[in-house]
Amino acid sequence: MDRRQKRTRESIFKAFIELLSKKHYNHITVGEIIQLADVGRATFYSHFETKDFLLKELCEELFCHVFDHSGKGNDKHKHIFYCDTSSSVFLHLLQHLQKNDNNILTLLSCQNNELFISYFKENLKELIKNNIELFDETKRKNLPYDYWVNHVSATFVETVKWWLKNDKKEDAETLANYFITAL
Amino acid sequence: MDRRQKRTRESIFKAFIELLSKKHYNHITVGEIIQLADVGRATFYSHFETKDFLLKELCEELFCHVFDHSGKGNDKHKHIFYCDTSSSVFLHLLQHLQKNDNNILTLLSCQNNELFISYFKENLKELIKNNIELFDETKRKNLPYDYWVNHVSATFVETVKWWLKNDKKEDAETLANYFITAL
DNA sequence: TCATTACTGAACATATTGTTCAATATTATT
DNA sequence: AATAATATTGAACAATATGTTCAGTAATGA
Repeated sequence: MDRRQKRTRESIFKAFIELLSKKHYNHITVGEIIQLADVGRATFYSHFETKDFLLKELCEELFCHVFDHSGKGNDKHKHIFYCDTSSSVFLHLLQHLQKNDNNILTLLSCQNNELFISYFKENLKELIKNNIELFDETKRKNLPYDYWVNHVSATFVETVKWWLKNDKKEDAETLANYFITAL
Repeated sequence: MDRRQKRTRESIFKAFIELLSKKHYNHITVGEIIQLADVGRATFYSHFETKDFLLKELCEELFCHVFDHSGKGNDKHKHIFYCDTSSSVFLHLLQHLQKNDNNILTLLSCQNNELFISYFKENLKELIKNNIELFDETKRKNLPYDYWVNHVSATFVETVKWWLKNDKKEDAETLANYFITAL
């Protein structure tokens, strides 16, 4: 990809994230984005069809980095999950969040975070489905598989949301414990 | 309240709900609302400061009716909760939802239902706090009170959302069972 | 060096928002 | 039934935002 394109794209993403952390998505205008990103209006629209598409692409980009779905077992630590299967997957994920890798935490904390939350949850569900054996089967009882997967991912998401709302006082270990206990 | 005011207000709410069931909140314009509601532009703005306020007032109106916070024990069945304390509170709530009382189900099912979900959850939390004794204390283990209340309400909300996404196949009793089992 | 591609900025039509106001219609009150 | 108060109307309005176009300029890669 052309160096210019990459620069522009990243500049727009950066500006967008900064604005999202300050105000609601609905009240952010394209004018504000291009001003902060310092790119021309025509340039913006040559990259993104609308503001909605910008949001969508941002989500895809970021969550793709955190939950890397490609080849497993890569020792370069590309996947949040496979880099250390011996310790708790979720503890590990929480530790990543705590470091605010890729600004995920910023986005999960902002107003109108619904879209990010839903992307987060969808990725989590995949993660859980692929590693269902890690969960205590007795806890599932007779609940339908689909309901159970949803319940586990929702519980994790809610644990993170609760943590964010409470000023992130607890450390990752405590949170992971709450999550496992609640299940 | 003046008959005209009431008529206008209800007409706007009705039109708004109909539009919400068809398209995303962000893409609904005031022009569309007043056209469908058949009221003048100036009239709309004399009732609601902005579209955001319309949404807010709609939420308050509807959830106020479903979770009636006023005087307890009224035999006129004003409160969703107090009308039948002998059977399960949540089963009862689910039965109300199934009847789509006050269009709550329509709103919980529509695109961009986040706001309705969050209102729903807030009201649920109050309900749970006021009736915490109904829940099996042993299940809470050592989880913080706040975390536990959030977990219970989130689990209920997720149960309803899961039900909606799965075309509402299950009956209220089955759902209530899933909810209690998952906790 | 050169052909290609991306960016610019200004202008543009179009659409939406929220306000204003005088004319009209409805209501509650007596 | 008459009246005063109030709600609605519709049209016009400025202000703002959207998304497109295009000719000129700059950066890139080969």
